Amino acid sequence: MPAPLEICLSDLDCASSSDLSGFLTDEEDCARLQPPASTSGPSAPARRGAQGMPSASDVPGAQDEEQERRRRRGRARVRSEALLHSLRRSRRVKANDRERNRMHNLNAALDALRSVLPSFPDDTKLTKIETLRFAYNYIWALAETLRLADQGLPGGARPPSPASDAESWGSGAAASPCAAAASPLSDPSSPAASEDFPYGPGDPLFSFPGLPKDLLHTTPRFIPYH
DNA sequence: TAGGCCATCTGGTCCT
DNA sequence: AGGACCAGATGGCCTA
Repeated sequence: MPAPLEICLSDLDCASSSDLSGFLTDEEDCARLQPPASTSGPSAPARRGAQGMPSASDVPGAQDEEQERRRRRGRARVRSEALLHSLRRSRRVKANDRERNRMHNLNAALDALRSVLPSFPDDTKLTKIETLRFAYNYIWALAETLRLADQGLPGGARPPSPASDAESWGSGAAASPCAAAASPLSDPSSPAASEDFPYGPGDPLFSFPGLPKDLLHTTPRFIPYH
């Protein structure tokens, strides 16, 4: 999705310091440089010339030099401000670019995570937060499965496989992937479910394929909503 | 139309 | 100084 600002931002970005001369000689900028009441400029000496030789009393050279100095200072100020603005602009644009890239990488990592999680029949794409919660719960389930297998309890031999078990996962959780993702994790001391978090171990959403039934009676920890 | 989700921009802060 | 990270703001898109 192209950002509306992108065009003008990249235009500004193109205004490198080397381009500033054109930027600064813009008629508007030059106009701003002129003192409001001033009639100075290239035509001023010509007019004086038409009036004849200046007298010593009106110090014409000094006034002109002062005006010229002021003009130069004004131009220099505008030039440095524009340079500063351009530098800031170009750094901002670069930073935006990096940030965009960073978020794309983050999204790619999330996609990779989604790809190893059991998916649902309707190909519902988990949201970011769902993906993270689901992954958390999934890891918990796998770990519990291994733990029970180590204890020689029945049903602990086959951890759920993301690809092959997608259907059976879906059968329990398709109604609400979000709910499944939001389901509880292990903290033996914590309550199975809270008012905020209704998905307890007895909930069908909590039944992982291959997960020992014993696990359904453990007391999981919930990932809190914020 | 309201609410959720998302992408992007932005300025601040911390780190190298 | 420049890059990474973060959180807030904003606007677009989609769905109930």
